[in-house]
Amino acid sequence: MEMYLDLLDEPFDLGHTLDSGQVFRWELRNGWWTAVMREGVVRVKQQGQSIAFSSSSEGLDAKLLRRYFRLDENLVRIYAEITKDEHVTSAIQRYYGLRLMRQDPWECLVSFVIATNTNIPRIKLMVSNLCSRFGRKIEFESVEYKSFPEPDVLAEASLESLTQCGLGYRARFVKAVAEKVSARQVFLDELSFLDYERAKATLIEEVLGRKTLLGIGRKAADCILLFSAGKDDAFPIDVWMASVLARYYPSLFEERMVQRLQAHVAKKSRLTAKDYDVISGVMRRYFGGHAGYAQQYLFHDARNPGRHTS
DNA sequence: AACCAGGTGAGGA
DNA sequence: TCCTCACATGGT
Repeated sequence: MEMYLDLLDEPFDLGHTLDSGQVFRWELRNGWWTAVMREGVVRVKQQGQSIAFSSSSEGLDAKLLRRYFRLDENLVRIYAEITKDEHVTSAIQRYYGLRLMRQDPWECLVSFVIATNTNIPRIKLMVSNLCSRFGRKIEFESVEYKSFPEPDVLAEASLESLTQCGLGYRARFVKAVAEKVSARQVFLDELSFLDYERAKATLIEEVLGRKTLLGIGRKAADCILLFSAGKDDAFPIDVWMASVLARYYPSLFEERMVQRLQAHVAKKSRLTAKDYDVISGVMRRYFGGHAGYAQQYLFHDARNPGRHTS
């Protein structure tokens, strides 16, 4: 049965949102964006200011999708807050309606553990392999889909079987975080209730003197907080961002830090943990409480060359 | 054939 | 705290 989401004049661009590198499981099939959510399958299509969708289960309803795409938040107001310069302004114009989402934290966590030192197509491939091998079968409109595997399933998977999903050296990190989460040593659903600093500390810093999650550094933690925990003030720094900052925002940094950014982009050296904190901190203060939105627009813009009109 | 890709952990100065 | 290196793999 086909149903609709009413956007009520809220800006939303489904395609840009799902294709901006924040989520890795959506596929465009016959004009419909399709994915597995919470043990069900949903397909979505945008028709102007309304969103048509249908799903395999009752629970996958409009309310859930509105929350997932964060449609009840005032994007125009967020635009007004982050419009600090011509660079974000042009990116917003180009990708108008791109939204940050509220993904499942577990899936997001695993995705960004996997996302180290690789590219987006292969992240999608590895996540897909993981689901094919360890997910539960779901049939929808005569097509078989797979759910994202639960923490305990990946915790009990052999290192060899994880490696066979093409994870490479990431296999042991995936297993490690799965063990922590399935053993309830980390509570991902609680991240939303903590402020940015505490949530980030929970993911990567020392808690009671010992490391919580192997395979989660600063960048991965920022992505997880931004894409699944609603921490809009997170500002992840990857090589793309370093490139953008060195090129368009050098005036925000000391000369030494600009050199560090350039060296990082040129692969001559890595950012230290302290560099990362300084750089991310500067950008968080510059853009404010929704800095993560600015980051996502700048990131998406940097990854899509040739679309510049000016 | 090198080189790159939404980085991170380990080891040593 | 900083620097260097290894890390698996698929695509150019």
